[in-house]
Amino acid sequence: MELALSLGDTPKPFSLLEKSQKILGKDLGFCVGMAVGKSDAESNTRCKETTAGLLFSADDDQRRSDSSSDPPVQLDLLPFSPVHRTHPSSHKFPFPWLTEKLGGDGVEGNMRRGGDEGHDQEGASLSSPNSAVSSFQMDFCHVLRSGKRDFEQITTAGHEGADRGTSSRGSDEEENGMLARKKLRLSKEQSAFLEESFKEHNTLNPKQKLALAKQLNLRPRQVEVWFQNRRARTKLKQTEVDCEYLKKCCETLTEENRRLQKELQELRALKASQPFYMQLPATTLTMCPSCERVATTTPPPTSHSAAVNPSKLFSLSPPHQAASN
DNA sequence: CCGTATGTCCATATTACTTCA
DNA sequence: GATGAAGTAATATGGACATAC
Repeated sequence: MELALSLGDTPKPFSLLEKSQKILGKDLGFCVGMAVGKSDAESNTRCKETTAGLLFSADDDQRRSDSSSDPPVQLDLLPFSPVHRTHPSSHKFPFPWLTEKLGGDGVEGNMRRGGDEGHDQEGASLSSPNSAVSSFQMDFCHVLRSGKRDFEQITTAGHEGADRGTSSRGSDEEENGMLARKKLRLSKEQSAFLEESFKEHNTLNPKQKLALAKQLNLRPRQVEVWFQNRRARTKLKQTEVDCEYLKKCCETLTEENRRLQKELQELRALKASQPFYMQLPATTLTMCPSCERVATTTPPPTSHSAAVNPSKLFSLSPPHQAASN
């Protein structure tokens, strides 16, 4: 199975970020379209890069375009609700983090960050009743509950070297000296933006990762983890869809098998009940050696059965033509 | 050229936490 | 309010690949 997202074949670094300005000012609703191909793991578009952070290789681009040619079974994963606009500034910036001049306004989510960008977001107002409140208030309460450990998380997290930032393995704890994992909730807008970018590229190269992290005011590691989890979720959902499809196929075939068995029984009963039919020459099954399909053949008819010969109805020559319909 | 060490990214499984019914 | 299920961010692990030596 293959996830054939419409990624486009342009290897430009990250067009979404360029598009982000176009997105601004709209109420966005979108979904992720997905296509089912043939295999899954090996077909994942992998972003080959050097340590310098190159873009997609030609091979990857080829695979991307190939994947999109598979006959798709569409799976809309995200009928996304419009971005809330409760905050005044959100009329201008549905994705408030897109502006560099946050000034504690219109920023929600990831208050635990800060540090490297120098944004003091403690006083941020909330742009979404659900996302913002849950994201910030929840964290703040959590800080109150958990004390210093999480407070350090809020105030010091976010430092990840640009070069080291691409690493997958546990830099945060080492860098921040934290013991417990921290669970944060991305805001709706952040998730929406990540979804949009996932629609364009379901994998990230380091440049894209860093750019996206900067745009969303997240750590590159968070963006990377989000994409990994997103791919896993996509695959899981697609597996469920495939499972359903196979289940239906199985049911159809079972029903077909049942019908054919019944038909066979009826034919046998008919054959047993009609003496005339019994006088007919036996119909034999032959296997076409080339196409390995079964067809019936009949010996030359006898004189008394020449008038009506039902077996002729099933006799075809050459045999492999019989199976063509 | 071959083998080894290192670094990076990915898939996958799992854990920990949040949200909601 | 307690609780379990579902969703998801984060972590751990191992494999594949590229590069340097």
